[in-house]
Amino acid sequence: MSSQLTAKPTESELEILQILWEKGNCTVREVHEILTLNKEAGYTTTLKLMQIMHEKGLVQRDTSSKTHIYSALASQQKTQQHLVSRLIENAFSGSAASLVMQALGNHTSSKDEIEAIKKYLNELENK
Amino acid sequence: MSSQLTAKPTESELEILQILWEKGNCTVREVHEILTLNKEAGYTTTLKLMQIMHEKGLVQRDTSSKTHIYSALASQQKTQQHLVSRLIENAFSGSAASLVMQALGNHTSSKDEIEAIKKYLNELENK
DNA sequence: ACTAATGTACGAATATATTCGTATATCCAA
DNA sequence: TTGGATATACGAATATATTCGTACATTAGT
Repeated sequence: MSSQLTAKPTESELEILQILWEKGNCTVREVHEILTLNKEAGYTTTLKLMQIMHEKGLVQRDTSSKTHIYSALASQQKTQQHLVSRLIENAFSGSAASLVMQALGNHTSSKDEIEAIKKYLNELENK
Repeated sequence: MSSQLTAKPTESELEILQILWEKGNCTVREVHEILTLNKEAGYTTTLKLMQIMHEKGLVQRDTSSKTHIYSALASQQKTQQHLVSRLIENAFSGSAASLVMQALGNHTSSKDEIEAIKKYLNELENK
């Protein structure tokens, strides 16, 4: 049982969380470098965002040395769950199935992925 | 080929779009009544939102009589597609399959729904 | 020891979304 | 025809998210 109240991350925060989920521990600089592969942003902008995320409890940080080390506190799974639920609720009138088909229809999925989903569906049915 | 530039609807706008998608033509009053089944809101708040949506081209309206009649311009399918794509990109590192499983795992889907998805997957594979 | 590079903190500007009050027009019933 | 109910328009307050400049501290190289 997590203690998290699942503060909903904003879009910018989500971009940072994704990096932290993948990398584990990061400095602001590291996160910033990755972020700016795709878009423009000043260093202090990234810094500020991460400070705010810390206030919100989305990340934690080790401040024992000058350069702080950040890592995610919001769990990837819970965050994804939360976002998917909201989308289903907000845009798909509560129908998970309809979201699923929309997702599959417009993103080319490999045969392996499709097989994995089928297998998952079978498991769902048998319980 | 639609002329729409898919202005991304905000969360509040999405709530209204859902109602318009379902009902077709609505007055502000009708939309407002439905909205306030779930949450508090003043009438002029709903009105203003719908006016803004009109400016953005998300809805159209017939102003030939005093009470205007609104209907959706943003297509349900395109909007859903857009939102799903963004979510996959933003929170699932681009993996549609991983979103799908998350969606299925946490929303009880009926056997019928699951069957529909399986059928859909088969079709996907055979082309 | 001095300077350049790099880091954090923080206030503030800007942008966007949400909410509502008030002015004004129109319609309908008594 | 007058008053109440209902409608739109619109400005403005509030909330939230995003962006960045500037001040100041720490570290590393010379």
